[in-house]
Amino acid sequence: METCFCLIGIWVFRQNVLILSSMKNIRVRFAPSPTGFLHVGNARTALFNWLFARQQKGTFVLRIEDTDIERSALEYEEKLKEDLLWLGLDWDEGPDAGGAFGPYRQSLRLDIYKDYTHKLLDSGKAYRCFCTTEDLETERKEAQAKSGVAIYSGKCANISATEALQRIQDGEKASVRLRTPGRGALAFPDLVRGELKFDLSLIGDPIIVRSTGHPAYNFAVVVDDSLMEITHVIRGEDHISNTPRQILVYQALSLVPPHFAHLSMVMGRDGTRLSKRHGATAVDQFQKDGVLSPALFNYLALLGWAPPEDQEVLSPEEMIGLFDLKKVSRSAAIFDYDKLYWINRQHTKTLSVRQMAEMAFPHMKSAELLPDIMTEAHWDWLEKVMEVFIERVDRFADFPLQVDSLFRYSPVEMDEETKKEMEGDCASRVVSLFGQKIANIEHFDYAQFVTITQEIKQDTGCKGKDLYHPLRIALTTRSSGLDLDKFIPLVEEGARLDLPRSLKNCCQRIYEMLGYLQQRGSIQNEETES
RNA sequence: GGCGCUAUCGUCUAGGGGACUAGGACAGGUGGUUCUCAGCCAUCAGACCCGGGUUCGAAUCCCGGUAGCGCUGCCA
Repeated sequence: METCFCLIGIWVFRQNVLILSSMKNIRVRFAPSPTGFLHVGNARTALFNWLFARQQKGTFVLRIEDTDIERSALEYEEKLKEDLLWLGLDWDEGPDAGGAFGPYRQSLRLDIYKDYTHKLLDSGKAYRCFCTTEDLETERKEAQAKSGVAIYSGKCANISATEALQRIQDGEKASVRLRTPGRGALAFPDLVRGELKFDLSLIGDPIIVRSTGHPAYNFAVVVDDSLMEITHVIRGEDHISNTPRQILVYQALSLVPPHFAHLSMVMGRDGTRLSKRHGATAVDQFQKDGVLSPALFNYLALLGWAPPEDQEVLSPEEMIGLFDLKKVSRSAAIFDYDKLYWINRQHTKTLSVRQMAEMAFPHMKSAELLPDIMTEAHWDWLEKVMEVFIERVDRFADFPLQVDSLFRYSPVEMDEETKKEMEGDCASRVVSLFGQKIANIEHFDYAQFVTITQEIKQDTGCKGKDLYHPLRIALTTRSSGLDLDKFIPLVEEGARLDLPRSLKNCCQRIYEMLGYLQQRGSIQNEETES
């Protein structure tokens, strides 16, 4: 009866704490380990945390989990923060933002973990383990072969505290393990998956402090999340199996666990974990490729979450309003570059031409299509280039390749099929007539192109495809490409500009083509004389 | 191997016992935009993993199977 009452007491207490915590400010965190560039999978986790925090008017905490000194590096941390900021994810508390719950870098919290370790050791809820890595390795193999499960035998669980202390004084290395029940079940609610249940007989005593004195992940997160008053832990599905272990730590420390929400993984096209061989995976790579940050944000949010209305192209602000953690999908999502690029094009369309030009400029410059120092005339021309080519690119890094079609002009290099098209009856007449007429014009433009083509139509009787196609090829050396009303002004204006790579104007092009055709014998000599 | 998670068009997803003849978006096909390509518009095609059960009724709930993924570290 007494225990029963006591349990109810605890239950009531816990309920109160829960109610309290739900009324309190929502606090979430993104806790990356600085071991490499920000991966889109992690970025998505950060983004869902951020969306939730912003929507709930809560606090978004950035915590650096650098307890693995072997693999962590400060430069990665800087890069991580840069990438997060670029994506539009700002944090309210963090390593350099400060906050009342710092420090926010685990390597600076070692004393805190030490305190909690001693609490557990003193209360007997944790014990020292003297097994070596090799011992454990063989033990694990044996256990697995025998029963199929590899859990720690508990060999050191019964070493007395005094004996343990003595052995440490004698210079032996020891890790610290949490004493777990070893039987029963543990269940917890997951905000996206419902109740998750685990068999505790399958969970051995986990190491919470390494023999180096550094805390292990499952211990450090609990201490930090608890001290930082994190209310909702939103993280990847790969942490589901860790959660019962962590809850056991909360219980040992008499702390109330936060709410958990486990997000699905991001996969590559072949269903394996998204990696470099699937394409770009680092946030920073998308930035370099000229993907707009709101577009990547938009796409990442759509990966596992669908807005209530049909509209999919959304700004971060719109998403804050619509986001719902409970509507997040439970199944793994494949990263679809095509859809990302489509979304990117939609976002790009909302930019002004000047903004587009500024985005494209670095790519154009490094492809040596534009000078380092731009005059206003250069910018004007670039803006026109943007207007014409923006529909044809997925991202800004694609511009040089597209715009290259303006610069490249070499009749000899035309493919065979195109060359053949120039041998038609209409083709040779149309092009040589065009050559004669353009020679008399000082500043060629599209209006004159229209006049000339009308005249040629009268003179030759060639029309439609027979008229325009040869001219297109004569002007571009290609059988497909921009509308000529866009192509001609671009080329004429570009030809007057001082560019690292010169651009031939229409007249030059026609004469070069005529010369080539003569050489090939497709055209009579006298027709071109004028 | 053990444990866990997941399963709707090729992909992201809507749906949560009857409104489903399963909706949208990307990608794909076809047509239009009277030079082409791109774009745009129109249009077409395309899915409830399999097997049991519960129910008058199952994509939806339950069980089993299968597959994929995750965990199984003194990584996080």
